[in-house]
Amino acid sequence: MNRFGEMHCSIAQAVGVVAEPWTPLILRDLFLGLRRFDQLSEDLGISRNLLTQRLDRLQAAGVVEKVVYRERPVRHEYHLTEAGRDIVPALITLMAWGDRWSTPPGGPPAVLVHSCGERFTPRVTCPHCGGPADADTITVVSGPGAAQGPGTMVLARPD
Amino acid sequence: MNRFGEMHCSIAQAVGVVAEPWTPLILRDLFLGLRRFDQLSEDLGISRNLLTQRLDRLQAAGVVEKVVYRERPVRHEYHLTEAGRDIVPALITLMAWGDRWSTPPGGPPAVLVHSCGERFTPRVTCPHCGGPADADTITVVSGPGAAQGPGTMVLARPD
DNA sequence: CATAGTCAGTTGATAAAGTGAACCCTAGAT
DNA sequence: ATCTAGGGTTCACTTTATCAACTGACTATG
Repeated sequence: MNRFGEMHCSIAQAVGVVAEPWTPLILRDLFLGLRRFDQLSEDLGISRNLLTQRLDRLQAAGVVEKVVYRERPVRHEYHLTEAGRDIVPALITLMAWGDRWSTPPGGPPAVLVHSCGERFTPRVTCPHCGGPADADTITVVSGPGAAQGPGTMVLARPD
Repeated sequence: MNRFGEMHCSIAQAVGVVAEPWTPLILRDLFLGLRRFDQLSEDLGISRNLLTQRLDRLQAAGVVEKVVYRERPVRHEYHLTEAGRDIVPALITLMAWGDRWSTPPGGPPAVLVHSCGERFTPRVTCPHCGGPADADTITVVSGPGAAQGPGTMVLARPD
């Protein structure tokens, strides 16, 4: 656990796990169906020792599991756990942001299709009213676990 | 622009901008209403030179703008641009994931309230059918800008 | 009017991460 | 017996990050 993991903030918690360099791309590849060390290494161009370390961390965080697919020599596949699959919506929301604000030349490299059959762009909504949840409609208030400390949410006084 | 910014993948693009260490927390604080260098420095405990560098990068990426609030000596406030505000849904989706999978002792430090008046947890949906968008209902297909290269999306053959 | 304090950084020494290439081991294929 | 593949580890080197001190231009206080 790095220093972000110790902060009393859920964003910091999440960031501590999944926002280290390369990690989001590793999760993307696992979601896309890559399973093996060499596939990841080749696709990403990440140095191999760092890939080892990231996969270990992700496993420790419960986001990825190592599945033995052959004994002697021991060989593993890497799969997303339930927590890992649960981060996919956050990942595609980020991807949509990337598409919107820094479209690479030639259009988006990938597009999303929903099980309803349509191409789509993810939308973040409020489950009660179904309306959009964005910077204009969201307020953050301090919760039961609020505390003082580094990186702690300072709920700023309203302007 | 770092090496992620050069990859042909919208996730990598987004990651290149907002997933450097500290950056998501800086964006969180700006969204919460912090404006000034020292406030950010104090709240986060980030080293000041790194904060300077991160703010510069965010500005270069068009996510943050520096607003002069006093000449002589020149003093700035930092605000989210439209692109910056547009990343808030991704940030709170990440926060919800953090809450769900690594709840700190004492409950979540912060809770979200929607303009409809209810507390809520963000939900990522398909704008066509309104159904949930998650690892089970999303498929990724290669788009017009797909290309070969490091970090490039290898659309893996289906299992 | 002198002194202390504030704000937004910059500088520089030290510690931690990341990079790239080479190497290792086991085992099946030629 | 040799070659290739998979899945790492080791090591020398480069890049980032941290921590603390310092600067400069004001502003407020005694």
